[in-house]
Amino acid sequence: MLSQTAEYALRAVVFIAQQPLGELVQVAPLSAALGIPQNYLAKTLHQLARAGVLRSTRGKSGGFSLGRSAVTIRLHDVIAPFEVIDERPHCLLGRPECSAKNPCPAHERWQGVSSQVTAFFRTTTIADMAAGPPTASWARPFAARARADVAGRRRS
Amino acid sequence: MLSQTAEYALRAVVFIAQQPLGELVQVAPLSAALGIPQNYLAKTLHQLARAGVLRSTRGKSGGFSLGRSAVTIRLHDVIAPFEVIDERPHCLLGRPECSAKNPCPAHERWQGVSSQVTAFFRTTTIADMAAGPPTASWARPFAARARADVAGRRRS
DNA sequence: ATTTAAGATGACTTGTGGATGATGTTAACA
DNA sequence: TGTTAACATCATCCACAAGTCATCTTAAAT
Repeated sequence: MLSQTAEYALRAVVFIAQQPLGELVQVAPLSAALGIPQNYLAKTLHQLARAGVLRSTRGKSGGFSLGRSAVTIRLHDVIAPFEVIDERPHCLLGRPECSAKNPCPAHERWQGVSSQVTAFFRTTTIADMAAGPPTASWARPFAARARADVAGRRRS
Repeated sequence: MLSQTAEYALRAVVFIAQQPLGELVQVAPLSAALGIPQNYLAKTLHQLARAGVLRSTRGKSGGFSLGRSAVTIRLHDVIAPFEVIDERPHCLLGRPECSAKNPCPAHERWQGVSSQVTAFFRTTTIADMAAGPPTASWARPFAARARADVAGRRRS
């Protein structure tokens, strides 16, 4: 479903988001913690930094941190630098002219399924993935979940 | 979403299913009609034959035909020879221990989306894809569609 | 039987994602 | 200001999907 690199990116960003705010995460421990080849991970993180998802600090005691608030980073943003995402999912039968007007037999069903996948990556945020132990709240729509999460954090 | 080869396979099988029943389809015209490299397509069709999806006839005036009725060939059957399909979609965060009991934060939502994709490939058949212009019937569940297809065939 | 047209098959090429190792560049700090 | 520990970058390697080419095998047709 996702390329190896994109999955690395996702795991790394979630890990970074779980650290205390403002704390820098270095490649070596991150590589060890997640079991990802160090040099390869370094490149991947660099690409995420260029995409604005992460912020890199060079030099001694450098490292990586989130480039912006976790609630504003969608999974799509993390994945996009590493694979082509076709917003309009292309026809299963490879017909370029396949559209709502001139659909192939499976057009509607496939578009339905396929758009749910892209919607998942567009609406789920790193904050969602970095949250504590999951609850039944995952079944609720996104907006309701965000409100509940804030309330829950206040309570604790 | 699908590998190039799997998409070739899908398009080829649908094309063959659309030919008059029992008619043999040869690689050269098929390759020309679908814009797929001939020798590569030949190998792909051969693999489908070994999988029982197609039946190959060698020698002069040979060719390919469906290996069984189009209603019994699921998209999954056509795709499976060419890519690993993980029935249990693996955790987005790569946690091997991620399950319903010990889920990662996005487990439920991701599993929901992801299982819809696999369900699509498991329940959609070549008969569905080879059908004429689509109707509202695409919204109906699989079992109902299958019964309707049989009835329609009897009628014609 | 021979010819011929079809699929079967194996060797090879090419492009790319994933991965490794070595080296350059930056900035903290003694 | 030199050392050091971090990120940045480059060259290379490997495996595999995709595609090409040539040859073998089969079976219909003459």
